[in-house]
Amino acid sequence: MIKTDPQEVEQRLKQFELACRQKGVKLTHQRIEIFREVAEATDHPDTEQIYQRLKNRLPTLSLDTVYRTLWLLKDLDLLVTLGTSRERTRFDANLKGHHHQVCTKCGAISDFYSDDLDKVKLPEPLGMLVEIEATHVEVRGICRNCLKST
Amino acid sequence: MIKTDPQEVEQRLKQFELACRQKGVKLTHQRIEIFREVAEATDHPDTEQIYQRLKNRLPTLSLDTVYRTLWLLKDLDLLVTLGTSRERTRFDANLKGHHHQVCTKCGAISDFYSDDLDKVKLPEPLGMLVEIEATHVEVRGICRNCLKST
DNA sequence: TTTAATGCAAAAGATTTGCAACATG
DNA sequence: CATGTTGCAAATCTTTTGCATTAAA
Repeated sequence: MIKTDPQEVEQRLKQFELACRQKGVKLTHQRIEIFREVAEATDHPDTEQIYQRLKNRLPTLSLDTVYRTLWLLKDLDLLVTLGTSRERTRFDANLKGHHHQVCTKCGAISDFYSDDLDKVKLPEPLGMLVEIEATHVEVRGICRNCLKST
Repeated sequence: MIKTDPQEVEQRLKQFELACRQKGVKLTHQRIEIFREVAEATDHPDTEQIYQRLKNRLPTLSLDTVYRTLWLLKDLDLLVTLGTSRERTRFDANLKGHHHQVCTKCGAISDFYSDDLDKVKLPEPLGMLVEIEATHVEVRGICRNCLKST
């Protein structure tokens, strides 16, 4: 399992602690560990997976705390969610503008960056939207592993 | 509620009936009505909404048939799903390559098209993916209605 | 010490399944 | 007619909630 670069994780944790203090949200042991787990992950885990990965370290942790914490962190803009249709919601602590590549076979999701994409102008009369917050591209396809195993 | 252009709906229905016959899937009254409902909708409804909209026309319809049918149609590539994180899965019968604009306040989703976007080259070493199937852009922002009501 | 957060267990919600009755090809 | 599909009810799975206990500021 590939993990986020440790320096990057530390940075994210710093930002997280700062944000919590600023907003008067208590820095509990559980919150720190849950955030760290998401920050270290590169595979965009869902609630259950995060819970499973933490159980060794925090044996008394309960699943509902993981749920509550993840959505709290999302509300604080410290995490981003990916809706993946039939699957459960998945979480990402990467706050730099980025895009996703998704394997339609195995469901793996990985981040990527593209200056070219970021530079594209949207058609002016977009329609419904007035204030644009973010543009996110999802590229779907088959990943190396899944192609091999067919 | 804005509906899909009737001609377009008819086209989609034709294609749907053809596909069902080709794949040996029976064309039941329920399946036709469920597909029509999605084909007419422009708001990307979820299972429950589709069920509610059909109840008048089909009083004995059951929710589980709607579930079963929608996922069947998706497996037959006659519908596309949108995963929208905390919400339920939503369905779209628009099979032309298109993109989505999402209001982060009210959750409204509407289709849009962009030649410019479709022309952008992805960075060559995308990473994980080998065979690319589709590229989909999601633009998030605030819609006209929600901006007014703040 | 005050207030918010956790863990537990129970509740609520959403989705799926087994099976007899029914409709389609 | 044979087979696949539906509706119902029950089962399952996921997520949320109430509340007493515990921990953070």
